[in-house]
Amino acid sequence: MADEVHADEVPWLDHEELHAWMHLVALVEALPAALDAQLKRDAGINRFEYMILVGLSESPDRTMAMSQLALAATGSLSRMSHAVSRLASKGWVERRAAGTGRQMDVRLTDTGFARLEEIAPGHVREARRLVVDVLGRDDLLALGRSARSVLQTVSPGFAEALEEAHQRVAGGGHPGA
Amino acid sequence: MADEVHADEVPWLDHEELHAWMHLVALVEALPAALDAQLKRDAGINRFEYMILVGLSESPDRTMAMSQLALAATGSLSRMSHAVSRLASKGWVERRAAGTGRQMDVRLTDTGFARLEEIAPGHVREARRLVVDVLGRDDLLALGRSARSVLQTVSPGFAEALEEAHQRVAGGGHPGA
DNA sequence: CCCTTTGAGTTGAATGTTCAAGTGAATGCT
DNA sequence: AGCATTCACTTGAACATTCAACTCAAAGGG
Repeated sequence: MADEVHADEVPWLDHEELHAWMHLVALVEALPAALDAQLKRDAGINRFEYMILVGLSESPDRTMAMSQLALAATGSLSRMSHAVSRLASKGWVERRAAGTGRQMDVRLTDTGFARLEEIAPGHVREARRLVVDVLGRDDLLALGRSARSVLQTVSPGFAEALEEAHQRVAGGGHPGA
Repeated sequence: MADEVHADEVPWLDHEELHAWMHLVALVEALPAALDAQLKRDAGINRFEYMILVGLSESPDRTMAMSQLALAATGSLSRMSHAVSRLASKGWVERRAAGTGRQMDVRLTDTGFARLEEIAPGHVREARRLVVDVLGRDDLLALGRSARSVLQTVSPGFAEALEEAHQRVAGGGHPGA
């Protein structure tokens, strides 16, 4: 007992660390909001729906099973189901029963593909305007490395999925998110 | 016309930039979710409500006007109003009509203050576990600087509010996050 | 065979956020 | 004094996300 570590004593952050932390927290709050706002404004969708479209567009046949897609866009099946319903009601994707069991394939329609091609440049431009061009290449890559480290702790599954996707493409393709 | 810049041609990101970007996007998606999850689980509140409590606790008299608080926690007045209603129904804060006009003061109750003191260490611990201890001091500060740059473009008002808060405290205090 | 389990999705209610509209006090104009 | 505006906030509906419950098909076990 006596030499047990006081696990509930948490060392506070010093002044500079706190300052950095607050900026980070502000960023993770504001950046997604800004990206969502651009997509909403210009395309009427949110980031999650955009990632669904991108995921499908990169996939052979522009088709993926719900569960694969949920993995790729890292959302729950439920969230995916709701989102696909929204996109389907716009005619951008369609559901089709697939081979076995209860499995469903989602396919990006021609309309959906055409819309994505219109949408993507604006989103990349926004990514450049808000982040890439502000930081410059070196700082961006450094930021990426830090993000990767943190992500491995925060959400190992997410991090792994990202590495895999990275291995798979290696070449060009669509703007991954 | 002939020498007009093609404003709609967007240079794509190269392979490494894209990789960094995807990690950043993943981070800004996953980190807020993780912080929210910890607060929800251990305290039944979200980050925004936590920031309200922290803001009030740092303020003289543990009291702030709605609009000041909205500025400090960077949310809309509407969001603030809803959130304060939730916190008030738990008895953690109370509304009181203030001097002029329609202005309302929000005060952190003793119960609320006591709860915050219970909650804060766990949240700081989580911040350390997920970010601070993972990166180490140097990388954290670098990340903070990058976050600051980006934030200035993404949300100048937010960035400014943060600098001001930073000037004001200079000393110790509660975990501003 | 029947029964249980697992896998893959869907559905609906609860929660939080936003957006548009409303409320009421103070202030400015004339 | 009378009226319009602005400020500071509240309210309620719409929307997205989560969570728990449900559906249905296929496998496995005995």
